[in-house]
Amino acid sequence: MQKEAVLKKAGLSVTESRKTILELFFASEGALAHADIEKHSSINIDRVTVYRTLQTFVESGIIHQIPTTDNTILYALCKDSCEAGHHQDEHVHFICVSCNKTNCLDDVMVPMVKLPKGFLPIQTAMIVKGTCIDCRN
Amino acid sequence: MQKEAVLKKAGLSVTESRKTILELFFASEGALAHADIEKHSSINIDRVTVYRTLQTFVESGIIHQIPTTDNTILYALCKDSCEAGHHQDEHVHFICVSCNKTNCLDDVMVPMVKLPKGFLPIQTAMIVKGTCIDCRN
DNA sequence: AATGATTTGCAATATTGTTGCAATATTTTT
DNA sequence: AAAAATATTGCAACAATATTGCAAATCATT
Repeated sequence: MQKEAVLKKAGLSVTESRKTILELFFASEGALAHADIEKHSSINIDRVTVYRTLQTFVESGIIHQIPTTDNTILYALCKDSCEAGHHQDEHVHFICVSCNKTNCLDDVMVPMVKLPKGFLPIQTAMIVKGTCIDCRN
Repeated sequence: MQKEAVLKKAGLSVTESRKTILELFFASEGALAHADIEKHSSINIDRVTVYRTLQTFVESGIIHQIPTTDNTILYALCKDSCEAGHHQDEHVHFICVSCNKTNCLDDVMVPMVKLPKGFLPIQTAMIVKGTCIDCRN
């Protein structure tokens, strides 16, 4: 089973909660917020477990975080190529202002920028807001 | 007085709270979080007022928001060229992992990226984490 | 100075995030 | 396959953060 393989590969115990949450990510088109998961009708997992599962998944490189300006963090599945721990979000994230879904544009890499003297970059994030392909009428 | 001019230009009433908070932004090197303002020893403004002031400032184009992955939003002064409302963050933000200050790199523009067919960009944000010039060596 | 409009602070409430710990489930060892 | 060791879960309590209504205070306009 796909989910179990992902968990095992990450060195995590295979539990019901983790399989359920991972399933949600597989089934979801865009990124998910903590609230999306917690409020999802089909699951009945304690809030605390959701917090801890998301944190574990981030640390294991299964999902990554996407910063937003509305006091929530979004989470999305990582590509296989992602390495746990020292993870770099090198692809662009697109948030649709119409349907509100967040897409990982896996094929669009974050471009390098030339920083002023003395600034050393470690990680770069790029978030584009606009209208996604499904919402262009 | 500088502060009053900014407020008047934005069409806002000139109040003590607003002047104080604006002063903090002028005095601060980096961006500020709500908590930074609320906990600042020298001010004594109700939490609710801080929330409402920040929101008002964002809507008036006096400050802009910077998304982060730690469940806080940072706020920083806008350049004069910023227009209220339909505001575009077109400069890069730099968050130092050492001193934790956030700098607006006003001279570093967010580069254009080529999006997949059907995706229409409206606004783009770019956040670089790394070591700032004050924290090198 | 008086009026009207806006802003502030308080109180109450809602939402979101964290911690310790006992019970449960999973993995490993025998 | 059962026992021991390890890891995860859920509850409860708590802490921190955010929102709303409303009366009092402040600000802008006359």
